[in-house]
Amino acid sequence: MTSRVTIADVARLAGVSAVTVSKTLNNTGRISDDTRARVLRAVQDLGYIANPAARSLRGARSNLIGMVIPELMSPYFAELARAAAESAGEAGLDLGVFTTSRDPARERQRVAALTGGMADGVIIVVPTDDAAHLAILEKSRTPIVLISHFGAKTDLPNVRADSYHGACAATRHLLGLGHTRIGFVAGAVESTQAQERLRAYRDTMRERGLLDPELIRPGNFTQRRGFTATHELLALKEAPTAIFASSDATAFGALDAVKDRGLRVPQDISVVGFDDIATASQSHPALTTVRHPIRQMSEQALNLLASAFQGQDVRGTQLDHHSELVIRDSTAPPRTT
Amino acid sequence: MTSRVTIADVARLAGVSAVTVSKTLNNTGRISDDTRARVLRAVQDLGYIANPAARSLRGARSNLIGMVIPELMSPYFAELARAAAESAGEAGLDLGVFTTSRDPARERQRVAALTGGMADGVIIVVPTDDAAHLAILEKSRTPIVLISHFGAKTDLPNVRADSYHGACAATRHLLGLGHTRIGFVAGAVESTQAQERLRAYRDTMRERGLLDPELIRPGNFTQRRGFTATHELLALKEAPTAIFASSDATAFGALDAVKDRGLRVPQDISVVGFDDIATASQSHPALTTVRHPIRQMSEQALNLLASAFQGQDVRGTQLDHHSELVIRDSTAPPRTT
DNA sequence: TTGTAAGCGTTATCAA
DNA sequence: TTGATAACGCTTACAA
Repeated sequence: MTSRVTIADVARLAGVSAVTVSKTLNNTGRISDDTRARVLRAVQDLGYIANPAARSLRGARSNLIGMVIPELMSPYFAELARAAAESAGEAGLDLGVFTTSRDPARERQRVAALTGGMADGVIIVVPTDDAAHLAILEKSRTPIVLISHFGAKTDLPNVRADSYHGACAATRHLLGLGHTRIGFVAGAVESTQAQERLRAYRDTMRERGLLDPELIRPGNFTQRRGFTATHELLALKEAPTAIFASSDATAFGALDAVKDRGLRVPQDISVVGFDDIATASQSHPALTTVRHPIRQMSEQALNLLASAFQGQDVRGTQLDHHSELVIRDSTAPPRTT
Repeated sequence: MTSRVTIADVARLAGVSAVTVSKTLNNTGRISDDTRARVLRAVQDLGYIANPAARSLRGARSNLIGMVIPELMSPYFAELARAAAESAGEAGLDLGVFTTSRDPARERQRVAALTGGMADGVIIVVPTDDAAHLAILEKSRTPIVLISHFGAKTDLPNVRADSYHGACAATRHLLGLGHTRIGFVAGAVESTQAQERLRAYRDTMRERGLLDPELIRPGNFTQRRGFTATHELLALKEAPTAIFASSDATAFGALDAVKDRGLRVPQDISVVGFDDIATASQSHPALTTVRHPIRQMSEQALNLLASAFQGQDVRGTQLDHHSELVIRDSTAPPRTT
């Protein structure tokens, strides 16, 4: 509990002024080798660390990027945070991650603190869809980038990926393999992404005249529901030969259920997931799934921030990505009876 | 891109002094209702947010707890961060999470920034085991709590859980069920936790005279390795009737491998994991595993910080937890031949 | 009830 | 090459 070591302490010990210490540490201005050495030693001895608050107050960069994100337990968000931390690190920036638990008030408060001088830039993942709030954010002096904002129109730069195209591709993949009875396990009803996935499946199936409401089961993104829904589906008189699950977790549940019935994936039943979480490639068989270009999105968000730092006007930037099908080992042509 | 709104702007608009604004906002001193109303309106109109840097510099609380953690991809760390964020939220504090990617230099730098005024308290998860560095941290004016520090002796409060007891309990559980041939899939060799798990298994098996080196397979915590190692184990002439995996991911691989051989869990083969990640209860069968009291540990870390805020001396506090066996559906008595 | 003055630790500017 | 000074935005003590 020593009281804080300040630049004045260092200056005193080194026998110079505070300004000289500052210059030495920031490599600004000319400093004699001798002085530099004395200062550096004093810094060492005292374990001096510049007070970031004072620095930031003085207008200096904090080198901190704040990421405000709903939660970290879902692999999707965790991966987003990891990728952003990596991109930030490469740019010599720190990334601080703040979770909101989807509480709009908390989100507002944290964004305010971050934009209020604590951070050089802020990334908001799935921001609360509140036009009034977004209008305030647009006026922020600190650059803000949105990730996965699908709501009200805003000038804030936005990076996002849709679920529709990937889900279409997955359905077509199954169709192309020869499947005609394809079961679908939906995601949580309130999720716009889940709705898009279902819409894509519906559109694609209807296009081929293969849409059968019986094959669509409600779900909630969980593994447990994937298990039960798949059991329901496979118990049908005209059972499907493939299952498209709205999330990888749900697909894992489907995998479990298929095996539970003594069937094999993909020989007897094909399974497709959505998200491409880290464990998707590690299951047996490895899961065919749909992936959002998470790394790329994080990178672009960081790049957008970097551009803003350099004074570029990034308002109105909208970077849209498609989700992409990742074919692994859980899909194959249907068993020829 | 409006330039920053300061307390002076608010004061001007409200027709009062900056001090009055400050007092109003912080509920300190007496302010007439009329003035208060005018100030609040001005704050609203201007969208004023106090600059946290200036606040912090002035010595005020930042209400921010910093958590420095190796990474967020592993469910264990993600859960730790989530639990801490929750505990912090309940205490009216924000939690900022900073990942180090296990880079000691990065860790030092981030801790320095955090303790240097940015945060009111810092939690370091699995700190770099460097006595010199820890000695510096001990002098920090900002309270620091360690989670899962197993290295050099330090005065810093430390909350941790061992793997040994839980692993012993798991092995005994299997033994108690009647298993005598128990396979073990190890974790990454460099992990001290993995070493403890293996040691526990060894000690317990040896105690019963059932230790057989052939049953111990190297691993790396991955699902993939759990799959291959289990195949190796089950191909043995005297195959085990139970598998103890050093992580849940590895256990999932084991589950896959058992099913891959046309066997059932737990009827034919029992499987035990370690960690109790969120998906452990969602697999089929639900996984018997060993859990660290993560929530409790995060809570205690926050409490320790809170105590330190109140001036209590928490130096030397060491909170040790045992890991605990969670029995689910992946274990049963061995098939009676 | 309100305001004046001082200072938190740092750095940019300018003078020496 | 070095240092004195001012300023960043805020809050606490003290005075009015």
